[in-house]
Amino acid sequence: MLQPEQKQAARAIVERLTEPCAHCDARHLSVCQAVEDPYLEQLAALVTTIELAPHDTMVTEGDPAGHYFNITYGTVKIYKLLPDGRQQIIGFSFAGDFVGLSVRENYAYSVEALTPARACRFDRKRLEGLLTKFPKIEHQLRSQTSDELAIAQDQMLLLGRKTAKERVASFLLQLSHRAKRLGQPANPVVLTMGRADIGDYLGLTIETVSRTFTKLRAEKLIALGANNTVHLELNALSELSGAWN
Amino acid sequence: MLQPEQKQAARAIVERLTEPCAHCDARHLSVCQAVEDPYLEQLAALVTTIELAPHDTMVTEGDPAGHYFNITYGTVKIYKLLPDGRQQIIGFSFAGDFVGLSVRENYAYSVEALTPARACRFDRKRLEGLLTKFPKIEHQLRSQTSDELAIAQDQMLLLGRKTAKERVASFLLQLSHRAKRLGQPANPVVLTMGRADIGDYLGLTIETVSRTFTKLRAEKLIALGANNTVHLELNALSELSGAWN
DNA sequence: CGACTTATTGAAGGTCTTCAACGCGTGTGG
DNA sequence: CCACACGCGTTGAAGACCTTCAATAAGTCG
Repeated sequence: MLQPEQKQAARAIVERLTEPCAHCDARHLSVCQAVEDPYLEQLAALVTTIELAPHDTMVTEGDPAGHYFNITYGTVKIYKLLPDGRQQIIGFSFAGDFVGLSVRENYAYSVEALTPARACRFDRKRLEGLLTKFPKIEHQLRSQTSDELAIAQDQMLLLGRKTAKERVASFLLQLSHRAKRLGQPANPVVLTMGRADIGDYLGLTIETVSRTFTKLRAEKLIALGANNTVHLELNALSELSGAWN
Repeated sequence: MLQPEQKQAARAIVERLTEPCAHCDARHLSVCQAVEDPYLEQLAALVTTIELAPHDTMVTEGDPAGHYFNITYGTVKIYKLLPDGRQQIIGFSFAGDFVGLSVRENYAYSVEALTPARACRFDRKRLEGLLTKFPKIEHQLRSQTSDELAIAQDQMLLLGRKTAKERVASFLLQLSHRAKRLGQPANPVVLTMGRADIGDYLGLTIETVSRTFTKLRAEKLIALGANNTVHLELNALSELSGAWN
């Protein structure tokens, strides 16, 4: 027979299935915060939850853009390819991040899971239909898009003008800031992506990333721990990264 | 006494001053197309026209973001600086382009005129106030922001993974496409910015840009004409640029 | 015309890349 | 249980591309 805690857990699972949004862990982080509880069911009606294993593809560049996604667990990479296979990672997305914000007819990038991951999938057409009813969502989408634009612009500065050391320092600080924003500890950060993906994000090769980590460790700006944990010397890294202060 | 054409010109000027938006050359290109004629005056009420000479600063990174701008004439550059003076140009804006789309409290970049330029300046707070009345504008702003995001992502691919030659080829094609979109000839493009700014846009130095132009000319992919005009071998450049087709 | 800015070209140098080898941890099958 | 393969990260050596430093040429404007 079920123990009380088990009963509770079972009920929670059922509720998640029937009212997924009301219990969404990522809700306060995302567009969905624009919708008040009583209207959540309208949002829930056009949501599917999807599960991804590492290397699973969520979105393929060039395909018709039929869905928006809200990552609720794990890490995914958003990337573009050149015809000869060179890859540029546009960004990593974690729980709470919205993916697929384009207004265009086709996706301009591919999205792939790096870790086991979960996401809410919104039908784009139907979500667009809700916008007149919930203008707050449109505003939320714009706000989100605008934030992403600002991040992209920072990354352009990084890719165009920073040295390898500055790039890696900036990257580690990004992870730290993101963790803090999500209410997690800012300091030991966990690398949920490999060296290859860090390289493709920073416009460097695997080897340069590795060498740069080694140098930063030698200078005691970082310490590599177990399980891809990295302890950061936040102030020194911030100085290095070219932050304005 | 005034000739008929002069009279007509004078009347046009007066109308421009009293109903700036109705006669805006850039209107069909910008957010303003979301507002129907009868409501234009509400938009016009919060607009100021500003004139800029080359090197005039329109926006300074870090300043409170009080205005949106719509370029109606000339070329401006949008850029970010590192503390030591390294510069990354985020983009060039021409007639019809909207500048300052951020949702944040402070500008994340500076904007400076490269040529004599003109712009419509919108009070941000007051424009935001109109959004509930004209939800179309909010949508238009989101759409515009989303387009800029897609452009920024393309540029990240360029900065992170393309060679100097590919970067310059991509840049020239950008200019060509933009000209076509504005209904101007796609082929001989005019460079309204200097080598230094092209370099700061492409993540290269002046010298590399110059050398790359020379190489492209030697390979007959471009021909440099008078007045900063460049004739393009569109197909060959497109091949070179890493475009997908 | 002469001073200034901007573009081009050359030579040397540096940072990052490429190619290659090695170490480490994990998982699987004999 | 161990051997071995495989993926991933690290390190070394050589090389390439772009940068830096420097000089010259071309264009602009008073």
